[in-house]
Amino acid sequence: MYHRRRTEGPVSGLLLPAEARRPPRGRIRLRPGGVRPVESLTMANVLTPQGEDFPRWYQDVVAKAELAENGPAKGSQVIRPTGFALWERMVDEMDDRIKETGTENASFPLLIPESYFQREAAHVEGFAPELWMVTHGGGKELEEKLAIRPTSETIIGEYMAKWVNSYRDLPLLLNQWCNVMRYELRTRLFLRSSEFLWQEGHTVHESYEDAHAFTLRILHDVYADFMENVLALPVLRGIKTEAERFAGALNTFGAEVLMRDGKVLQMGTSHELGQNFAKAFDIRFQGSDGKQQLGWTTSWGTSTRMVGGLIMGHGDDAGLRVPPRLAPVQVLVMVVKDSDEVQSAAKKVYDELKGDGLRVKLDHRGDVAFGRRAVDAELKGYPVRIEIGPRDLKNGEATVVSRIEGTKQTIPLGMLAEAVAAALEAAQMKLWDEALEFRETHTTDAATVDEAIEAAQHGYARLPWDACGVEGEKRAAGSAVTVRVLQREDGTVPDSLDESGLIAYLARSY
RNA sequence: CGGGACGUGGCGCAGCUUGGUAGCGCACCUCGUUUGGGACGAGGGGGUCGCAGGUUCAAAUCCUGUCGUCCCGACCA
Repeated sequence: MYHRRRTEGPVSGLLLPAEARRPPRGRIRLRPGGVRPVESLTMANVLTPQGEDFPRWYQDVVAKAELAENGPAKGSQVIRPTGFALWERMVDEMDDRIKETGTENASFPLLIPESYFQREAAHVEGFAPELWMVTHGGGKELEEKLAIRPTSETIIGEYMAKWVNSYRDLPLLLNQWCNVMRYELRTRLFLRSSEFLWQEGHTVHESYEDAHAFTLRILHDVYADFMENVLALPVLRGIKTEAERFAGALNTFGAEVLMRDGKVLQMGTSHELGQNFAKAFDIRFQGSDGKQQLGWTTSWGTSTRMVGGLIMGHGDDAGLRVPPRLAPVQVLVMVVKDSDEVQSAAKKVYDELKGDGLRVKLDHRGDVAFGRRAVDAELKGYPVRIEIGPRDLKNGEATVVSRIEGTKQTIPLGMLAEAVAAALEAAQMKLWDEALEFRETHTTDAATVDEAIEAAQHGYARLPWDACGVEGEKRAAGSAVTVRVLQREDGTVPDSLDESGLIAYLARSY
């Protein structure tokens, strides 16, 4: 059962290469007083507290952690190095998983002839309001307008038709990492911007069954696996109602994640497109029986929106909390005082941990006060920080601070590697456990649409689909509550909306 | 696109009611002292007040328009 996958797996396997996973050479000895909480972790007071104003908190984090800012054109965004590093790590992890399914990367044009969109009726209708259109080139008006891709089903469909001739060419599994543009009225950094970065997969299969299975494989093995095991965010998977379905699709499946303010973010979608696009673009092949048949296509995507999900899914009043498996910087080695002795000891620790395969950053700045650097490290959410100062060195130790557990402990220099590995594992677990518990305590069973609307003010409301229906869905929408997905009673993902006894998850969403 | 709020050095704001040519905190630069939770002192640089019109001897201030941002809704990754 895919949906039962958890983070309980071999965490250290991902954090350290096998060779570095040696057994501890001795017990990690704590100093008298042992592990102590860091009182000031949330005392920095640089952010609006989440409880006071969550949207404001979000903007504060994005700005103060130097993740992104607005671009000059409405709805455009500039992703700064600290923010982009998070996205790059997502790309790395996702790309591995995508390739694991046999999918290959390719690149298709940004500009798509307007006529391509018109070939699939539902698709053109769905995307028309969001299209950016290029009307001029070289100072002249174009004979045919060119749409800036909002998604690439149409242009990729055109080429898939060209490349697929025989059942032996199938399945054709393509993916591209690119930017897309959608005209948006209301924008928010990472969550909704006119231009964003994403990954879009497009495949052709021989049969409905193959296409259907692949759509779900992406949902489970790529999207949910990444989000749960790397991002440490529990994913609600299910099928979308007709109202939430992708324009032109037979069925849409969603990967939804609950944010700390009780609203839900759609972090990934996987669509089975049936033969709709195959018809529109003439994606046809000769079967083993010698007959011409239409292909079955799928498409699926995840975007820089996931960065927003990471921020709102784990962040606290001190800033970002980045799960170690994702973290571009897993360990920050911090010089407490600028002296030759301290600098060389810190550099040594840095080299050692780096040699162990960890992603490490050295903060050797001697001209910025300690407090400022500590606050900055917390804003950026580095999971573990090692402070090295004269006092530590006198005792042959260093101070290990866990951003996520909110603790400080002194560790003998010789045992740092083990202590850091343990702290990273614990941090990954803790984020997962907290997020899972949060979801459990923010999911309420409801018997009627009214109850569900009420319960959805702070998380998910579970309601039998029979008790909701399209009418209930419409009514809930009036209160800004939508049906996120439908699941079977046992929590698995339905094959279609026709199944009976489905459970609806309602929530407010981004 | 509707409803509300707001645009003044990089950031946060005051000044606008009652027009007279711009100020505060943080950040930045220099020097010195500092560095175990947002250091201190002294000196210094930076803004045609979102933009465009209009009223006026004179506009950050009054009027009109426009662009942008934020919040709430409708539309969406």
